[in-house]
Amino acid sequence: MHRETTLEEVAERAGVSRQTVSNALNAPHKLHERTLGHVREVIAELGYRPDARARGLRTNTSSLIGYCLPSDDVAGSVNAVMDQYLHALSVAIERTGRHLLLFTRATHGSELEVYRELLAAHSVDGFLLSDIRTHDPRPQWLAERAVPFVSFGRTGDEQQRGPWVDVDGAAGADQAVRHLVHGGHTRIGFLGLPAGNRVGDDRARGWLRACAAAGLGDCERMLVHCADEHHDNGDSARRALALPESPTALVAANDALALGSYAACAERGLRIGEDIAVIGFDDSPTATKVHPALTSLRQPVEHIAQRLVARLDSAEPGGELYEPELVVRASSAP
Amino acid sequence: MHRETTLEEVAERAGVSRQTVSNALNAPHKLHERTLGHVREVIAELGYRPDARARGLRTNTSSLIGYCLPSDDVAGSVNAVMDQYLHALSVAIERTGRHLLLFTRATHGSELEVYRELLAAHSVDGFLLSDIRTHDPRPQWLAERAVPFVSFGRTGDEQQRGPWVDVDGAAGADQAVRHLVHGGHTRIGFLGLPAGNRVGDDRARGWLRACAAAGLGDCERMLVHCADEHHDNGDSARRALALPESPTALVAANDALALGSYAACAERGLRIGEDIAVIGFDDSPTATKVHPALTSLRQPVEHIAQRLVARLDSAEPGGELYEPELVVRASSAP
DNA sequence: GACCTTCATGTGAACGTTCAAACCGCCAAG
DNA sequence: CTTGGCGGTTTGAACGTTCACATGAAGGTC
Repeated sequence: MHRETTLEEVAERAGVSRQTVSNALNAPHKLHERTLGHVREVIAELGYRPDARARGLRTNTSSLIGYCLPSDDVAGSVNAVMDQYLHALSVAIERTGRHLLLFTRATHGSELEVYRELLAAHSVDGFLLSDIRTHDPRPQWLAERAVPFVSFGRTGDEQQRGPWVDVDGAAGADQAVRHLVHGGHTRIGFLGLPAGNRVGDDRARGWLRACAAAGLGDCERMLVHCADEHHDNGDSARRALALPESPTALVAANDALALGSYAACAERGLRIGEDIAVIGFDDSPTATKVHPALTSLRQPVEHIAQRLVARLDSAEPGGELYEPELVVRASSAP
Repeated sequence: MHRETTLEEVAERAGVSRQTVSNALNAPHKLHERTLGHVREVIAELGYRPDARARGLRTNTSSLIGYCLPSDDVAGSVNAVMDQYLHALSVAIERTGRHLLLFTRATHGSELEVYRELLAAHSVDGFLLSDIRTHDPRPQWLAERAVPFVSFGRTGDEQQRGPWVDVDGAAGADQAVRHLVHGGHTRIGFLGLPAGNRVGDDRARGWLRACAAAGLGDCERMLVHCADEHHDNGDSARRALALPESPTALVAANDALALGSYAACAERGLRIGEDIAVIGFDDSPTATKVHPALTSLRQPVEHIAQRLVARLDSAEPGGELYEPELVVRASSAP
């Protein structure tokens, strides 16, 4: 790795002082137009970029935002579209001249210890929290230390600390139910995540609310919680289909559970999109690949990423909630 | 963001000099056991961590490795299992005391410009390249500048610059074919990526080789290239099934194409796992969720991540090739 | 006892940048 | 002719660390 150009060298070459070059970069209005133009030329000519470490040391910043990758076994609202989400996030952060620094959950010790270490080392300026759990301690902990951060998701606490952005899962499920009711369905089941999961509970709430609003009677019996989200493979759908008042439509808390119902339906000889309707959640890439294509609720991933970054910088507490969009495909046909 | 502890403060508190504390961290053998123990106590007590920027400035490092996120529309061998891969990579890098810095492809200008800027700013120590394309210019460019890097994938060039690790796609497809031949199949089609795609071509090559080795005659006619990987939705499978010598088994260049064949088969009244066998590639999370579950080739993601980091640091050119593992499920039953 | 060696610790400088303050020339006001 | 102010530029110091070297004590050899 060979030596790189420094600010001093640029200054010498341009026949000005260090500080003038520094100002050309950070406070161009302070320079005479003539000088500015000349300095910029030299900068371009030498391909100069200020050393991020030196600048960070002096200004006490790092231009890095920490992002904790979810372990494979954790399931949040983003997992299915993680790559899209991460890409959108990275683009949004780069627009502000910063980058994402990835890290993972510690395998031992406190979850917060990693956050502490990154802050103590000044490796990051702040954090972007995802996969927020019920009563997640991180927002509180960070807010107490006045660390800039923003949460994607809600803790469910009355007064959530710090800014947040979330997808209105209830509104999404509500949309799905209304679509089904419009299609003539009256027995609509719900495949939920294990109780206590904020995302799952939120979506279930919307389903229940919409069913009640549509006057579908006692729907609560049609709620099935999966035992293990990752190894369900249709088990919850099987239980739902075996209910006394067999549902003619299923809304699932995510696409994986919805796909599970494909197997369960096949076993009972039910044709999806004809004998029974299925609607998923998250609009994962597979939704279009399966047969019949899966109707699902698409999260406005890019917009959320933009809003997250905006709120990270504004730092005002409080949140924003965005509705997912129902993407109708063949699986919800009848 | 409040003031953090500095090395100087630790030194004062421990009653030693700066350098002694520095040595306690970087060269513990230089200290008397008694002193070392004491200094470490104070460090733990104050929760001290050396400032990453100051250290980096002095040692001319950043402890950051750049990783370019693939745009959603690019399809490499990892896309389907991107989250697993990224997590494994991050864990492996963290074991060496570094972190991943994410960035994205520039929307304008040269692809390499972003790499240049990150290097000029000393934002990263090196790069981890993924989604290597045929004749990808990056290995060459980085090697010329003596920048540490490692590639996940091959450029296909005779003498690929720098270290690399890859999955032996040909061997994987070979395994799939042998499995099918063992099951009695003689007409085995291949759903390929657009010609020119290294990953796709590699996998197709293995399929062809294995068919020839099994004496299945003129197989080449049973190769179908999809036009657009992301919007294929069964088109290539439809073409394959419409071939004069209709295949009794399909091997796909990735799981998405394999899933497409589910729709195509259903349209023809073919039951997968009974009338026709299907094998995918990458073992994406959906493989277990669809019905029937998809037989697929699993990449040794974690091992690859470990080897990538190891070769990044050893910097010896040349490569390592790992075989994927055939995970047999219901779709390849007959 | 003079000298060299070894080991443990301390001191000044440097990495490349930005901050705070000083400087300089110029013009307007008194 | 002095004074004050202002836009534009330069200078010294500082951010927190590690490097290279200096120092000093203890021990061994002649």
